[in-house]
Amino acid sequence: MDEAFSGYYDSSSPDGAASSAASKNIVSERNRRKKLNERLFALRAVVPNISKMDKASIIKDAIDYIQELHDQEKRIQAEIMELESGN
Amino acid sequence: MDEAFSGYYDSSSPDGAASSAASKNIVSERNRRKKLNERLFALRAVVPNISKMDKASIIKDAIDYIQELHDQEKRIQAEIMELESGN
DNA sequence: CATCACACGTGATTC
DNA sequence: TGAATCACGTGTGAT
Repeated sequence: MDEAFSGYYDSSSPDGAASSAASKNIVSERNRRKKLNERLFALRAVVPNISKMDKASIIKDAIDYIQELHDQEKRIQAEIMELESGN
Repeated sequence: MDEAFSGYYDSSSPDGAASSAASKNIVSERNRRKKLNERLFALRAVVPNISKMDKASIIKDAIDYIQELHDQEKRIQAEIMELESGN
């Protein structure tokens, strides 16, 4: 990385083809972002108590929620055990 | 919003104070991103079967997992009901 | 060679 | 006024 000097030229079709290689990337990138946002949105949908709308918080709430679920599952499992075996 | 014209000027001390308003933002942004990534990382940590490492997939897997947990909880709840009331 | 996924800096917007 | 959050286009490394 970081070549001292590189006499690069972009190449890309020398003649016409003004459509530039770049704008391809732009679109892809836009898509990636959209997808990511949708996912984030979906995540927000399955998590009950969202505190704030910002991305970081959404993920955080999701994490908390998962851990909560884990906890509950454990508790419930224990309860079953008791009911089953105990009597 | 969207004023036709706003003759705004960044101003910031006309004379010295070259410290540019911008570089403040750069740092903030860097932080935001870092935080977000850490969150994403943490999310990856609590979700068991990650298919791919890319951000979108991570979130997706998390969503799937949550739904799975929901399902299980329901099933287990039902089981308890049965054990309890049944007799 | 192209394609994907990423981090970056930047301008806009909002509180 | 300043801080925080976002979406964007771009350059880059990996596949």
